Amino acid sequence: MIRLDDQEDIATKSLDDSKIVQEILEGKKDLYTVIIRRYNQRLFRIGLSIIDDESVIEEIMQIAYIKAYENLEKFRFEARFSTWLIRILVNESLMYLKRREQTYKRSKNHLETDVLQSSVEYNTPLKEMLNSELRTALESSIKALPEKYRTVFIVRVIENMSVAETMECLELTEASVKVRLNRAKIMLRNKLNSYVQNEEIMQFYKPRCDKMVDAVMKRVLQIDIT
DNA sequence: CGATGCCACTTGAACCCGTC
DNA sequence: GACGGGTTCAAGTGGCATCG
Repeated sequence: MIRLDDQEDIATKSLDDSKIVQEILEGKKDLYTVIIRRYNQRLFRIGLSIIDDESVIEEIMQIAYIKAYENLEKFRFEARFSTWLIRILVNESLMYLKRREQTYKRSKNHLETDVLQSSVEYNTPLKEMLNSELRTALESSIKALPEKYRTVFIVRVIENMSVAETMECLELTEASVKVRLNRAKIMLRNKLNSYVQNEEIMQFYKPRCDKMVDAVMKRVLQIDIT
């Protein structure tokens, strides 16, 4: 299976985000596919740290990409584009959780629904890929972390973003990022100490990446931002 | 090669807030 | 009010890059 990291061609790999954004704003809409391919993996992992439903994350990723595209001219090139994009994804994810919670509260049969949902075993391509015991253990351990800690852990450790970027993306203070990360590590330490740097977890593989690119670009080509 | 500064991490203490 | 969990702050430590 081809890793996402291998999917960007050599011609665009050297282009930094702001350059790409600049060119998109000048009319080269097709270049947005580079952005999508570049950040699918990262957004997917971060989304997965907030929402436990892969199909929902894909929808939210699409919304985030489209929103980012629609507001591309508002991007000020002050922060990194990735930070800005992740911030949109996090906001959309949190809004989704809020909506879901409200729906859940309104539902008379919420208990039954909950039992039903919690008993559903995901049987996705991703799941099938995560066939080693260690990967499964790592993924489930991370998923078992409280959401606040899981998100910080994914962003800082798995995505290798700086404390400053993490603060910005998640709207936290520096101290909170540090404390949450430390606590997340404590929680994971016993089982997973030697595997926290594993890059293979929660892969957003090529077929899904292609699907995401197609879905977003279909919309993007209809939107005029120039 | 040691001094220095920066960044990140760790830890403890104090405080806040929600729950029982 | 007690308790637990979360947040904030401050101080100390370690790793690393840079400079003289």
